Amino acid sequence: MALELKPVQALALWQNVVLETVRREGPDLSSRQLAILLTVYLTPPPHTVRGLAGSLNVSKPAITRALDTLGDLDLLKRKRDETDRRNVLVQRTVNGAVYLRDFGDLVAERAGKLDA
Amino acid sequence: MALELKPVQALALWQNVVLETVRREGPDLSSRQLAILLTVYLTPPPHTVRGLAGSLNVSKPAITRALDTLGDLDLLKRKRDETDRRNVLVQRTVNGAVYLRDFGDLVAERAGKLDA
DNA sequence: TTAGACTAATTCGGGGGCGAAACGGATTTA
DNA sequence: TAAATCCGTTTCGCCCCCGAATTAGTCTAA
Repeated sequence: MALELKPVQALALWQNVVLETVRREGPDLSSRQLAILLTVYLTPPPHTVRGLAGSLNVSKPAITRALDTLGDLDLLKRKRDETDRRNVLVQRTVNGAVYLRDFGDLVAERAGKLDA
Repeated sequence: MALELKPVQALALWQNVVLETVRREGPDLSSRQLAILLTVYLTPPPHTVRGLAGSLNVSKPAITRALDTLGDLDLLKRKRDETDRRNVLVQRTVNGAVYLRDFGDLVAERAGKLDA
């Protein structure tokens, strides 16, 4: 089953969702923060700072800062890798899972209401 | 024709697109800036600062600053309303139309490649 | 055991966004 | 015409993010 989504529908969907998330008062994540969050939840572990920096094509300090923010929001957490204590493993939280589930529901709902 | 998009597909699509836009070196728009851009291009004019502030539920200075940035990027332009010179009309640019067309194409392309 | 390699975090100077409040110009109302 | 209202912009102090360079901790190989 291929998913048919025309460019004009794609833009309308994006506008619906972005507008809704901007209107709501909430975390207000940057693109990078959202990219990290989605990657950690949708890609098989382990996730390290270096690995995320590479796959997002940004510097390591940028990842560290994003993890600070996402950690404060309780959307993600750090765990020291005990087998190699140089590494930090980025892990999911209950709060983060809820956040993304709600976000997925929002997108799906808006997609269903698009003019087709 | 209803558009069927399950929450898990929605998240995968979002990750694909956000990851791609983060990786690319480019404008790097914030959520608000993107919301303004999409609203101006997808919603019938006129668009004023006050109107945008209301529909995005943010302050007027935030709109002014976003218009400064989007104007520097040549994605949007301002025009004084000659019938009521207090108003500023926000208008499209060729560059902005190209930017959004490419973005729509990207989303549509990634949607077509989703596991379904 | 020790030198080198590798990890994440921190420091640094700089840039930009944030909302509340104040501002100047344009328009409407009294 | 004068006062009040409306509009977008600017100012202000604050906070967050940026990448390059450095630091501290950990592991590995000679």
